[in-house]
Amino acid sequence: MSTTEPVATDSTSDSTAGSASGSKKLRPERTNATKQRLFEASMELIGERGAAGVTVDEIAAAAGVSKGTVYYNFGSKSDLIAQLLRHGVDIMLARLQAIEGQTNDPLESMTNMVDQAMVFMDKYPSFARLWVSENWRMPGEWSSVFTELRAELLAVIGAAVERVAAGYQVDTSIARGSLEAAIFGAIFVVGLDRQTYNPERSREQCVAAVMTIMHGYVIK
Amino acid sequence: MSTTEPVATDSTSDSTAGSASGSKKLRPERTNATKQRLFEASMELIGERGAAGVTVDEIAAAAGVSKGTVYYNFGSKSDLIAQLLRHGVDIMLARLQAIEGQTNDPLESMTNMVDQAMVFMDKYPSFARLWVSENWRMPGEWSSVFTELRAELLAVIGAAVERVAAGYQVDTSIARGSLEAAIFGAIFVVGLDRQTYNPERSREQCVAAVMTIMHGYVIK
DNA sequence: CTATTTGAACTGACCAGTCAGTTCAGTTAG
DNA sequence: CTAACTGAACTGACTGGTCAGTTCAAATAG
Repeated sequence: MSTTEPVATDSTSDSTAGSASGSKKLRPERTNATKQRLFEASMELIGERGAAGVTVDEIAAAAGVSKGTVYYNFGSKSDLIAQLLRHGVDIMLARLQAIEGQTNDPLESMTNMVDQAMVFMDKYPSFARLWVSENWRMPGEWSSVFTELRAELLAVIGAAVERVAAGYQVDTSIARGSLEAAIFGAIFVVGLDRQTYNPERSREQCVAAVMTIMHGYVIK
Repeated sequence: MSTTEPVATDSTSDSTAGSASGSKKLRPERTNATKQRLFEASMELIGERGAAGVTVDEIAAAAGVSKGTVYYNFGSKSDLIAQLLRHGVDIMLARLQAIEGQTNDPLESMTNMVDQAMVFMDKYPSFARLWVSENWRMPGEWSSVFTELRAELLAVIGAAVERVAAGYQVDTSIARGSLEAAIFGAIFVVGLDRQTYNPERSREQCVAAVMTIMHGYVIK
């Protein structure tokens, strides 16, 4: 009965060095490390096979943790996924916002953002898959989460487009919202296609294709 | 071992209902009608809740048919979905190909195609959801199906882009493949966003936003 | 007569969520 | 210094339920 293995908790807890801990209350090292590993494991699995196609047991096993731990750290599978989405968007937002104000040229700034989005998709290949497979389900389990996160992402893109519109003469007959959606869609689909079907395509090439939208928006 | 051999619909499924013209093998009306209803029911349900989130019993009930009938007409749930994807793409392809040669102006032709894609998404709102939620899964249950269908759709878009490139001066530094993916992605995401989050957006507005890509491709 | 459909029973696998028990890094008490 | 204690973190067997796929005898349509 008591043959429970030492489990190699190992205390090799990465020190969360410098990682900007959120506004959360200070939590024990172990828990954060565990959550982190659960995020990584579930991102990978869910990105590949979809939220419904992955079991909590698999996630736990991949994270080197027991099933109970998943339910200790998250209330439910659904909760885990909601937090996973939030986690990924937070990372992406941080990267995009770091670009703002790096350059004075709005178009160059935009290019850098699209490029950064591609870099993000290289680093977290599964996030975009999770995003596109669960978004647009109505009414979906995470509708409210998506509505919120989508607004946050579009706000950043929207601000960048706004700066372009302020600095250049643009085609005012194009609706801003639809344009943002088009950019967003092009980024995700071009990125996913590169990952899945055309890994030989270079990042610059993909960025250039997406930026074609902005070149069409600006009146030359 | 099944007692009654399920009808191997094979690759050529007569998708258009109503015309009794020359089906090679004699197939009673009933079968086609049943298949049609199963397609409609499963498109609806799977589009909303995902392939894994819908049960065969539900599909059968929604189609007003028994579970046994599903397995008589299709060998498995997986098979049903594969044929469903093929069915949807066939419809979309037919609509897009009907545009080709309608106009002499390649850009106008392109606009009409994008518009037609939006009309298609209005009529079959669930198809795009199914497409984006199951595509890009590697290795997925329907990888080979997607590879094939994707190539067929991209061929049509590619031909349209080719005609633009032949009729106008275009930015040759843009890779054709990435550009096609960007167009494809913009269409799907703009369309889905309209359905799901912004139903007030007009179709023209959405088409115009997508066409911004082409305006950026053409050198003015 | 044959192809198709029905409906219900059945199997075997799979799975989300629970809970009583275990571990262990501290903390306090002697 | 060390023994007792604490409680957060973790464990994994177990439960109650679901579902894909099978089978088949009987009904129905062409």
